[in-house]
Amino acid sequence: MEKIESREKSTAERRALDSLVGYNLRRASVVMLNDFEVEFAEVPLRPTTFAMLATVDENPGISSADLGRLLGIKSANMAPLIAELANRGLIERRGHAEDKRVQILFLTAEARNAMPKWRQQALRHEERVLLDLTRSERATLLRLLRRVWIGKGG
Amino acid sequence: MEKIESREKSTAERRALDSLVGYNLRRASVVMLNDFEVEFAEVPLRPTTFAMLATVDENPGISSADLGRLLGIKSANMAPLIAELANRGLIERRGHAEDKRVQILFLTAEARNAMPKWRQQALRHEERVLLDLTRSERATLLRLLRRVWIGKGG
DNA sequence: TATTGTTATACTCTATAACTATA
DNA sequence: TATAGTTATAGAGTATAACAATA
Repeated sequence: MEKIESREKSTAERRALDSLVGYNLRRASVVMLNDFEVEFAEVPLRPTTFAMLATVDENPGISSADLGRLLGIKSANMAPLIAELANRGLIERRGHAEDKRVQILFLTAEARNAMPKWRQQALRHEERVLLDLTRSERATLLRLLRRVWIGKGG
Repeated sequence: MEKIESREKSTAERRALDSLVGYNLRRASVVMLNDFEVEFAEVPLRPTTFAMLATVDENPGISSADLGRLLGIKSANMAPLIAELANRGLIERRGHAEDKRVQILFLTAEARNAMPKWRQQALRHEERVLLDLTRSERATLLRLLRRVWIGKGG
């Protein structure tokens, strides 16, 4: 079937949404999420669980609460995520020596060994999506994005 | 209680995630979504429904299928959204003159009258979140974001 | 055969509320 | 009183599968 009329006018008539940062952020975010899934198709890691593992890897012994604060995840939502990664043998929970409320987190040997490969996959995924942007443009984009969210308790 | 050790090292040790565009996109997007909710607290519009109304306003007579394609929403997900806006008296569905499968969309008088105010609210919301960015920086951010998602079928 | 629009369904992310154990 | 962690629950966005009507 032929395109109907409204389709042809789209470019000229979408100005309002096009100039909204929030709308374009969401669209760009969806593209990144979709490609992340492609890259990690055989590895059962989502962006959130990858971010958790990477952060625990870089902060061994971090508490669940601090991990949640760093990543902007509420503690009620952290619990099942932590449990999932623990059940899958990727992170280990231990009690804090001084504060009995706190559980501190470590990667298992298996996860620690796999992290370099997973990090490379994440970089390959970013490289693929951002192919059209120069290094300088990517740095600019990163800097501006960080200024949007940093310090706003996302 | 005192901060535990891991918290203090965060700035130095979060390099990997900090340099991932996808992660920062998601964090920035969450900040925008949260502030959108604040701005539209008394108006029952979410980013998605606002985008739909704005697009129908600018493309009166657009079909559901084309609206979904423009906004990156699958037709299975469009159906309940369209139904919600129609039930609330904000959009009107009519049959297409030549193609009986197609339903074309229009804003009701009520929605058309309210759109200028809602658009202003959206701009006020963006202004508030992006206060720290200059006009030039906002334009750069918009341009780079569009280059991330345009043409990638988000 | 392909497209439009719909229903049903499932998963992820996010949110609030209520609870316990501890500080 | 406040914090850490958990459980239960709900809302929103996105996904696939299957379907009827039409092209």
